[in-house]
Amino acid sequence: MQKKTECCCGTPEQDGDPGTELPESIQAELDAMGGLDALAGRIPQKTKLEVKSKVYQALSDPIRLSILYIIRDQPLCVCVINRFMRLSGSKLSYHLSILKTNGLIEGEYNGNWIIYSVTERGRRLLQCTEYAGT
Amino acid sequence: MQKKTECCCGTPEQDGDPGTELPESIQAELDAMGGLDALAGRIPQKTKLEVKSKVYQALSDPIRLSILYIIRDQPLCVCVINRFMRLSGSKLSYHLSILKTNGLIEGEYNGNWIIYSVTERGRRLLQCTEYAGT
DNA sequence: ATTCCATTTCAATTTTTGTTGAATTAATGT
DNA sequence: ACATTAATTCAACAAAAATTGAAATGGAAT
Repeated sequence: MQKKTECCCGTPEQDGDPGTELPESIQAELDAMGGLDALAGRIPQKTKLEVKSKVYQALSDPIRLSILYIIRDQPLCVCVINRFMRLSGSKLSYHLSILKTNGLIEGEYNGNWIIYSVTERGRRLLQCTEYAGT
Repeated sequence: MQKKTECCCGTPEQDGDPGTELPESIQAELDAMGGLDALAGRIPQKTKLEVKSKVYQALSDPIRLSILYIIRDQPLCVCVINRFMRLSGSKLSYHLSILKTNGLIEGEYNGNWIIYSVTERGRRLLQCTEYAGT
């Protein structure tokens, strides 16, 4: 019987055979950088990935991005922010809390109001946003 | 009767009164940059915001971030990617499609396989990711 | 044409996020 | 203490995203 055709990268869990089907250019590059095992080294550790993904999650909403843009250059209290956003209080609060728990903004009581400002991290990330544009 | 206390920034939809309660430092900055109306100018237009938020949405998942890291330095076919990810085919496909439709990766048939690579945009955004770290 | 394998697509389900309105906490002034 | 305004929290509901397994598609070899 013929050698059974396998996935392009073989089925090592069964027989360790790396397979023969990988396109040469890919195979060459893969070998050059250390084979499959080396791939693992490129991925940040699990907990870091989770933090990163949560930060992106925080940025993944037009309302939250708008808030960041609005208070990017100077801190504002919630009610001024909402002059623009025109949201229900609880809704605005919900989005502010997501930005806050992800370290993109911080709030501080000043008299009766809470003044929110963009953190250093938030500012840097917002700048990256240009690459994500249209 | 006394003048009723209003939101720190007044209730312009009723009477145009800007209010008197805004902390001075905030008020001064707000005036300096053109008042409330100028805030609108800081926010990118709606459609751009939506694109941006979708891109961030695409980055907001550990699985998708892992995929990007794995193929960042050289293109790989789906089955090699999945040597690492260990996902069901449909699940991997789902995540690849999100990365693809948001312009972060692109795939090309090569023989029997599809080779995915990170786009220029994807590469730039992945770099920004450092700011989103631990 | 048929078969084989890699990959995607689809529909049903589960999980996660976002929204709403009422109730609560916080700070200030009387 | 009480009243007032600012802002948050909570629980119920709605909407969007992720997961699953089965079925379909695409390309290459027989």
